[in-house]
Amino acid sequence: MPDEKSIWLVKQEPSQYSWEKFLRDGKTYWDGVRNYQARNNLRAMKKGDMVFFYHSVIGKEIKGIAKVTREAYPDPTTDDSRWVVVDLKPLKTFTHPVSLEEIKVHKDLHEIALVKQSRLSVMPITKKESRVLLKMGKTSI
DNA sequence: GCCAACGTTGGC
DNA sequence: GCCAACGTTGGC
Repeated sequence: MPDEKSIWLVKQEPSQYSWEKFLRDGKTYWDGVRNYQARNNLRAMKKGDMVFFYHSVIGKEIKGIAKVTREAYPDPTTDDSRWVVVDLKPLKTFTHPVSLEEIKVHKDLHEIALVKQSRLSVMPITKKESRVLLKMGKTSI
């Protein structure tokens, strides 16, 4: 199946690693995930998958979209073999960052994992949700 | 294997 | 700064 692309959302506090820094870096490896469910989602990412980038705590908004450039490999920041990272590169900055507030009131986003599972840092996004988010972000890919 | 205690995340 | 939600740990 060549066209089995999945869509994801990752969360990060901008004080830890911001979208702006990500843009300056041009690429990054997504480290620091220490939760099994999030880790399993990282492992399921395929090269070329789209990844929404959300700023938690400060801003609380989706800043843009990234793309998976390398699939899961062992986290270089730890010796613990349980944890993995993926490589991401920025794809598009949202023309209009989409706030958590906007997401919560949108009728097609009531089931989004971002709201339902607020503590999960890596989560799948449905096709429908991604279409809505891109529209809200006034961005096309 | 259960569950209380504790730690962490993240919205408010 | 508070606290709800949830994950982890450790005693039994």
